[in-house]
Amino acid sequence: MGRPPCCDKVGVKKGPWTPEEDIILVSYIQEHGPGNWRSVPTNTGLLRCSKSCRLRWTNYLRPGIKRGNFTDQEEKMIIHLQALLGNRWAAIASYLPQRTDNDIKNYWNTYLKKKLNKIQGDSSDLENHHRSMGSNSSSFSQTAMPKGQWERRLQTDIHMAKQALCEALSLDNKSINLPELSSSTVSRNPSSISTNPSSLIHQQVALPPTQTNQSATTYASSADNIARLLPNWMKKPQKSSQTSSESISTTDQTHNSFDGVQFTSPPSEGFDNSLQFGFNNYSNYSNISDGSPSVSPETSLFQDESKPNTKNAQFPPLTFLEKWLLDDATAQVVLNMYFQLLTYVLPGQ
DNA sequence: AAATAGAGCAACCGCGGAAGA
DNA sequence: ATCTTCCGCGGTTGCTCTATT
Repeated sequence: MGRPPCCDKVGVKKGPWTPEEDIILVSYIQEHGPGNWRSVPTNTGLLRCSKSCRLRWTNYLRPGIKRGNFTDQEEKMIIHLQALLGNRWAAIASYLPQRTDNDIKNYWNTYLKKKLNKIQGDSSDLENHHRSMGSNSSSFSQTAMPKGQWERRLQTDIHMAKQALCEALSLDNKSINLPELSSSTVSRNPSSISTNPSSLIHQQVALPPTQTNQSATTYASSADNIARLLPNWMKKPQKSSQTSSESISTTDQTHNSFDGVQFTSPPSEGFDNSLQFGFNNYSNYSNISDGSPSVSPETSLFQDESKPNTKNAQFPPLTFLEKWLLDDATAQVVLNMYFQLLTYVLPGQ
């Protein structure tokens, strides 16, 4: 009956992770893949709770995490999405594939919330702020607006989103066959969107973060530190793939590999730069490559964990759409609509 | 130079839904 | 059908670093 206990609390270590623990954890996940967290402490000998292992992996050790300052675009998206989704950081993080929910949450709590409160103080109330940002369909308007009016507004938003998207994609409306969208579903349950928008983006593996404002004496985390500590992990550097001037700038560039999983510059194939959603810190991004056309188990492992295969998808010109969507005059709902529509437009999604 | 306050961030805690037995 | 555990999420804490006095 039931499953075995998660982890006995006796002898469970707490507090900051050490580089040695990180190495053990990453090595194990490399071999077995993420998941089945319950077995991780047992199999690795780590004196950590399974939850702690999972948290460590998802927030810091997992490939593809971007660290460092948030860009204006990211900040804008967070503000919009927070207004739309509330404090559902995991959902918000799904729109910012390189950011963890914890990072976004911290950023919001330590910076953005204060910033908005300050703005709010300047104006009479937060609604005025949102109106000043052109967010006519914000949650504030939503609550103030009568239900019928709000839903009609949504219908209009949906229609506008469809039109704009079709124009952007140069597609005929008839060929898209968009299913009817329930405005009530969209407006009241934005998380019901089945397709994670981050899945639209090819798997990117961020370089291990560099210590930004942290003291060098602090072991903040990351594979970067692991890489420094564990030269045995490192295979031959991949230089040939560094074709872009935007190649990795860190001094550890030639050491960015995990036992066959090498961190290189972003691929050009099937990856439109515009898909970065305006993340301009491009040099911090890289892609997993095993140096061969095929996908290594390790590579597929990380890909599978992160995003489904989208190689065959024909991506729309997101730069245009992004600007349109992130325009302050554009309702946040339309942003949501856009991602939802993409799930119908893009093949294989 | 020392003390204090504030900011930033990593990690823990508790809860709820999902799923296995 | 029920119990138990796993997993993921959001809120919160507490440590470290930096800036200010």
